[in-house]
This record gives sequence, structure tokens and C-alpha cells, in this order.
Amino acid sequence: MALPRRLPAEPRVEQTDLAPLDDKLGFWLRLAQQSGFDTLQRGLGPLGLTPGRLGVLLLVEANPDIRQALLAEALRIKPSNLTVLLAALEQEGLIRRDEEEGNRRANRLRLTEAGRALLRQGEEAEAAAERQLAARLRPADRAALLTALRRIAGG
Amino acid sequence: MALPRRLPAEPRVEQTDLAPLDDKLGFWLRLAQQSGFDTLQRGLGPLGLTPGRLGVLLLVEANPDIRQALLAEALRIKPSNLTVLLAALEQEGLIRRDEEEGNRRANRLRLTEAGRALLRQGEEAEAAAERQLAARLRPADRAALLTALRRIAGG
DNA sequence: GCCATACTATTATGGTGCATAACAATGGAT
DNA sequence: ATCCATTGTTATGCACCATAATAGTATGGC
Repeated sequence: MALPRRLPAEPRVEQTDLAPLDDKLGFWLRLAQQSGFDTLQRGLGPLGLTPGRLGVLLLVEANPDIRQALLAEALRIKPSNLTVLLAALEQEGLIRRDEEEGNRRANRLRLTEAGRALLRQGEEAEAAAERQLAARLRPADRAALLTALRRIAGG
Repeated sequence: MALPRRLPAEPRVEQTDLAPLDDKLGFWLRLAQQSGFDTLQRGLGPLGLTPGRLGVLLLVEANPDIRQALLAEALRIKPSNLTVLLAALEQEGLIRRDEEEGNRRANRLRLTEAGRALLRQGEEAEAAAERQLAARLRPADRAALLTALRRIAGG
């Protein structure tokens, strides 16, 4: 009975052993996040938005007169970084920062009309990006993914 | 029969409406990635490693004599950024870059003994971080998460 | 009223990872 | 010899993250 012989050495295609990485959560979290970020960026860029800026607009609309410290906490960014974001958004006429009455420390944030208009465009682009991202997942998988991400994020 | 009366207005706790963000893949990908990165960083930092540097060591060990371009592709980073990483690792005596014989363009990468030793420590720290990250997930959920992340990453 | 303390926001600075473009050197093809 | 592709390097910029130092403003204890 003819035993299967060892095949002749094939022309060596440079092959990379990816095994050390492909079961690492950290690695795939990085790649998935980057893919998400890029997809979002592509849609938002033409509008002059970034994921971070869109987050601000979304939460300011949902929470009119929110203070900066609270907004930073909700976005999970540092207040010092939010300051810079807001300064630019205000400069561009997308948000307003009004001193809280009776407390000249705190700023109350609101969208301007231009901010609301841009936000609507941003939401559309964001929804398209989101659809694109989840295109390869069944709805149930997407839900499970969100749950898992929330847990890992420590929400 | 006493109807339940409207409760007196409670002392207003500042509450934030997070609804606009909490079903957004992009947002939770960012937070989860950051959590993963921080967890890894905490473990690797004391060793003088970062997630990126560990990735290099892992793949160089698994693929001795790999060229930089191929390694960059496997790690999904740009060759230009890999150059900087490698220069530092070589400086610290963790890897060697040898010209390919008969092709003075290409560099062949190998771990030094010190590199292998450090990698072993890094792997331990990485495994601990990985356990910590997945602590709140059932094994099946972790597997499903990896699958979903790979799809989103476009693997 | 006064003072120590906490809160709010800002500024400055540095570190990631990522991307692009310009360049230099080398090797191969014709 | 010339053109082109490969390989790696350098320089630069962006988005995001983190820390520390500071200024101005309330608040509570006394």
C-alpha cells in the first residue's frame, strides 16, 4: 500500500506565523477600534468633525446646559482635553459656553443653530459608518459584542 | 382610597443622559480598547515594554529572520513606524538587525538572548492582563468577542 | 467676617499610535 | 545604462490621552 509520500518542497512563499497574536484580546481590540475610528473618520472628516467632536455635540444636545466637568465624565475624557475641544467648537460657532448664573466658575453648554445643523449631518454619517462596521455581524452578534465591550470597558 | 400623591421634587442630582452614546459601537470600541491598553500597559510598563514592543518581540520570535516589511504587515503598522520601534529595541540589545545576504536592502530580524528573556516575562504579564480583561466574560463570550472583533477589523 | 478647603476650568507639556510624503539605497529587468 | 520596484529611513502632523500647575470662584467652619 502506497504511503503518502512527503510532497516536494514547494516554492517558498514568505509566510508569517501570526499565531502569537491571533488569540490576544488586546491585539484585536486595537485593530477593531482602529477600523471603527477610520470608518467614522472617513465619514466625519468632510464635515470638519472627528469622533471626539461628534461625541461632544451628541451629548450637549441631549443634555442642554450641562457643565464641562460632567460632560467630560460622560465622554470619559479629561476635563483639560475637553477644554481644548470646546474652545475650537465655540470658535467655529457650533456651541455656546455661558457662565452659570450664581456660579461664575461653571460653564453651561448649549448647541447653536449651526451646531444642531452640523450634528444632524454628523449623525447621518455616523449611522452610515455604524452600519458599515456591523455589516458582517448578525444583529444578535452586534448586541453581544456591545455587551462584551461594555464589560471590558468597565461600564 | 388614598391615591399615591406626586412625590415632592427630590433634591436634584445632576444626571446625564448617555443614551446618544451607549449603543454606538465606535464609542465602546474606543473605551474597551483603552481599557485593554491600560491593563496591558500596567503589566508591561515595569518591564520597559509596551503593547507594541511586545507584539514585535512575539512575532520576531515566531518568525526568525523575518524582514521588516513583512513584520509591519503582520502587526498592521506602517513600516515607517516600525523602523522607530526596532531602532529602540536594537539599541537596548533586545533584537538584532542583520542585512540579508545578497540583498543589502532587507533586514533580517532576530531576538537576542536578552530579548528572549524579556519576552518570557512580557508573555507572563500579558497573560495576566488578558485574564483580567476577560474576567467578566464567560469563555464562550470571549470567543464570540474575538470573532466579532476580527470581523470588524476586517481580518 | 475670615480662612481653609473644594470645585471648575484653563494652560502647558509630554507621550501614544497612526498616517503621509520625501528620500536614499539597492536590486532586477530590459 | 536606464528605468522601475523594493526596502528602509526620516520628518512631520493629527487625534487622543495623561499629568501638573494655576486662577478664579464658591462653601462651610469658626
